[in-house]
Parts: sequence; structure tokens; C-alpha cells
Amino acid sequence: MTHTGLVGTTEVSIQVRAGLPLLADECCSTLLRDPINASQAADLARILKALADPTRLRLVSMVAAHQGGEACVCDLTDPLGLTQPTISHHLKILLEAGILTRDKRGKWSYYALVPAALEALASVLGP
Amino acid sequence: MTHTGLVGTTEVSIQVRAGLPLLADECCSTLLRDPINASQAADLARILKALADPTRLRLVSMVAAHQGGEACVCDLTDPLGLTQPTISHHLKILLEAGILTRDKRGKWSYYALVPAALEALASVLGP
DNA sequence: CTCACGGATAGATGCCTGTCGATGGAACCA
DNA sequence: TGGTTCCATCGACAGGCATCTATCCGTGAG
Repeated sequence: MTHTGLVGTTEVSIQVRAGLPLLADECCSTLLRDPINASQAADLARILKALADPTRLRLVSMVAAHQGGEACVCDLTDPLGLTQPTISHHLKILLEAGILTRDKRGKWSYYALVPAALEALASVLGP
Repeated sequence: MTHTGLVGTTEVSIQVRAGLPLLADECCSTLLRDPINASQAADLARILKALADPTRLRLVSMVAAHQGGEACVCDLTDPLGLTQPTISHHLKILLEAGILTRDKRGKWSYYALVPAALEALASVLGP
């Protein structure tokens, strides 16, 4: 469903609040090299919590794989078998976590993936 | 307290925007390549949910950074300011998620990181 | 203007979860 | 043997969360 894309106002996604302790230096991740402090743990947990839900994982996956790399709510409601308010609710959580962006064009809201978000997360966890 | 220098207000400059994400079809993770199904989403969410807690993130971090790569409950209780049952509770969750292992020796239970667990998680998320 | 449609929000509800104190069991020591 | 230490489990409680229905807002077409 690609509804003629005209000019849209891309709202800069709500920022990743206090930022993430990203950018591992070399091999080892930030998580495993040294004990992280409470603040870093809270920030990381905030992002992980946004992803730690089956519905939201499928939303991220569906948005990323959707044609054009973006999808509107109406594209996502039916495949998941949930109501529109529930989908909007989950998308908002992913938006506020900095994982998705929202672009309102006409009557539709197009959600797209923020590639750097998951990459940063992976770099914190991985080797 | 060991200061790593990258603490604090590390701003995540997400400005990739919808510039030119052309030809992103190459490596790409399982999550982003195709829409995952409900079963895959549930499995992934289970692991993520185990990590999506500040206390458990700090536990993983502390265990990994502890001398010998393992730590007992008594090593972890005081630094976190939580009671022993609470720490045991969190460790059990990490254990059942396959993120930590437990080795009972004498009176102590030694918990250690499962390296492959986080690596696998990172590979699913990142490129 | 009026109306239909896509989407966001509000309020309600039932389940899940993080935390605690209390208890019980296993291992070690004297 | 008795006492002490380390840890797991239990029961309880407050707060959080996923989901729904009902409603409201903005956009575009008549």
C-alpha cells in the first residue's frame, strides 16, 4: 500500500534521551569489558525493553522488510491480528526508543527503521 | 569505581534519515531481512526480556568483568544494594534465558557468562 | 461545509514482574 | 553434634504493561 508520497514532514524522532553508552572501542563490548553503572544500565534497559516484546519485534521486522523501508499503521494491523490502537501504542514505544521514525504524509503515518539504532545495540552486546 | 571515560552524555547522533538507503540488500540480520513469524518473535523476545532490566544488565556486566569470569551471589549483592533473594531471582532469570551458567561449588554458586548467547543476540540485531 | 477515513489518545482491566521478609536446605567449622 | 554461612524458594504486595473499547483529531474528497 504505497499511497502516493508527496512532500512529508519528517519529524525527527524523539531523541534517545540520555544517549546510549555506545561505541565499543575495539573487540569487547562496553557491557562486558567493565561493570556498567546504574545510569548506563537504565539507558540500555530502556532500549532493550522497547524491543523485548514479540509484537514490537515483528513490527520492526515488518517495517524494515516493507516496500520502501517504511509502512503505515494500516499495513501492520491486519497481519498481527491486533487492533489499531494497540499497534499505534507499540509503534509509539518504538518511536520514543529511537528505533523507528515517523513521517506523516497526508492521512497516513509512515514508520521507518533507524538503522543506527539496532547497530548500536548490537555493538554494545556483541564482541 | 573505574572510570572508562565514555560515560555521561554520549549523544547518539542519528542523522542517517531517509537520505539514500539504496542497495542495503546484503549482509543484514535475520530480523531485518524478512518479516519474522510469531514463534521467532516469541523466542527473541524471551531473551531480550531477560536482559531488559537495569539490575540484570549490571549483573551480566559484573559477572563478566569479575575475576575469573565468574562470581557468586555474595559478590553481587552488596554493590547493587538489593537483597539476596532479589539477586538470586534475577540470576535465575538470566540462567533460564541461557545468558549465564551456574556452577555450585561448596557453599557457593558461581555464575558465569555464556559468551555465545550475547554474540548470537548481537548477530540477530546487527549487520 | 460536511463527511469518511487513518491514526492518536483516554480510560479500564487483567496479567506480569520486581522487590521484600521469612523460611528451608546444604555445606563447612568447632 | 550444634552452629554458622551461603543460597534457593515461597508468599505477598505494589507497580508496570499489553490489550481492548470508546472517543477525539487531522486530512482529503464531495
